[in-house]
Amino acid sequence: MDVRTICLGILSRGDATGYEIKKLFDEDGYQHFVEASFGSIYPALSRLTQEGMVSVRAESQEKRPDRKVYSITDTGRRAFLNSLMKPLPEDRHRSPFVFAMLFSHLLPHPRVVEMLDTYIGQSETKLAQLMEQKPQPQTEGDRFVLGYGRAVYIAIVNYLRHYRAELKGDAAEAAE
Amino acid sequence: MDVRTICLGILSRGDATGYEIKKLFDEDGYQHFVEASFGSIYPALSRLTQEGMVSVRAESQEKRPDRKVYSITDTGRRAFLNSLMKPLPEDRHRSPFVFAMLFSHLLPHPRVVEMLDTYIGQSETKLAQLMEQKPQPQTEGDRFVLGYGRAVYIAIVNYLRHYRAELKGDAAEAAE
DNA sequence: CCGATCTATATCGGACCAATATAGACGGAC
DNA sequence: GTCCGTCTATATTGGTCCGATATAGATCGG
Repeated sequence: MDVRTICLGILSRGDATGYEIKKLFDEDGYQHFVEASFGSIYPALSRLTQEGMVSVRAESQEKRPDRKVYSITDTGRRAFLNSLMKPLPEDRHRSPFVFAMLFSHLLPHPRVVEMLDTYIGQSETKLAQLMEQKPQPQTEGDRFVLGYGRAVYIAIVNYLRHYRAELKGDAAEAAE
Repeated sequence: MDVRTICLGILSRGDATGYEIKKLFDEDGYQHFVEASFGSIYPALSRLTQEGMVSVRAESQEKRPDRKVYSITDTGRRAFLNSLMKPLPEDRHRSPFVFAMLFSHLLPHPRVVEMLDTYIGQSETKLAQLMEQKPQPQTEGDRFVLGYGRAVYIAIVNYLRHYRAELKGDAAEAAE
């Protein structure tokens, strides 16, 4: 599942610029299980254009650089659906936070608390995004992914809050 | 949090070969939130050796290629702990399965069921690994990460099983 | 009116992964 | 008993991907 395929998928839901594709990952709470950087999105769109998977129209605006709006072609749509019929690559996940917590016993207590609070904040923000979503998801897929995201982030936030509360107790005991 | 830092962390818990480091990610149920490939582990270990962060001893075995056992040095240990004091990079996550499910309404029903069942199987395997763990984790960090992994995978498996059950109902209705 | 933030495209160096090559050991099938 | 698959173990390569950075006008709050 490379960035080219992901771009095709996004474009199959509607036209977009490279910038807008990136924004979908960051903001829209679209979901937090797929992302890509500009450094791979722009080259991907160029190559997809060469391959005839997408078409571009340059909307020249007054006193602004052109907006390059990409649309998926029939070829692209077929190629995308075809790639979904083949076995999917496995998830890749790297969480520096979780890894760092493996070594909490080697770190100063305030640093551990700081790491926890930072991560709790980030997770709560993502969860809030997923909760404030429009009540009626567009497609069945949207409904599934929204529910999935909520389930995962609720579990994460619950666990972290609980652990953080335990930690407070320990700190109080240690201070006595 | 690059692969070099991750290798340092692993080695701070005990000596290992490149092969063993990789195995920890795959098997040990060590945890499913950090991984790395051979293609990045071996170069990382070479460079760490050059930099004096780790040392190597080649255990030459009879009729086998040398086992290169890596040990972390004091310099490496200090550098690693120091990197944990700086702000941590954010999680990166890419789940082809979740992305593909966004388009379930465009796919044949059997394919959707197949994707779901495959992913449920994988998640159950990981959860089983996390549950059969030795009852007494080594460090506080181990305890935290084990609990975190269990919480996340329990939520995932629950949600997927529930969704899959719903789907069965739909399919039955559609067949009538 | 100044700095910050936003829209928008783009590139580069370095990091990273998947696939592949090599090679002897070991265990089970037949 | 020998063949096949799997396991230990190191290593490289091609290509993908990310983070940082550059550019530049718009817009907006203080």
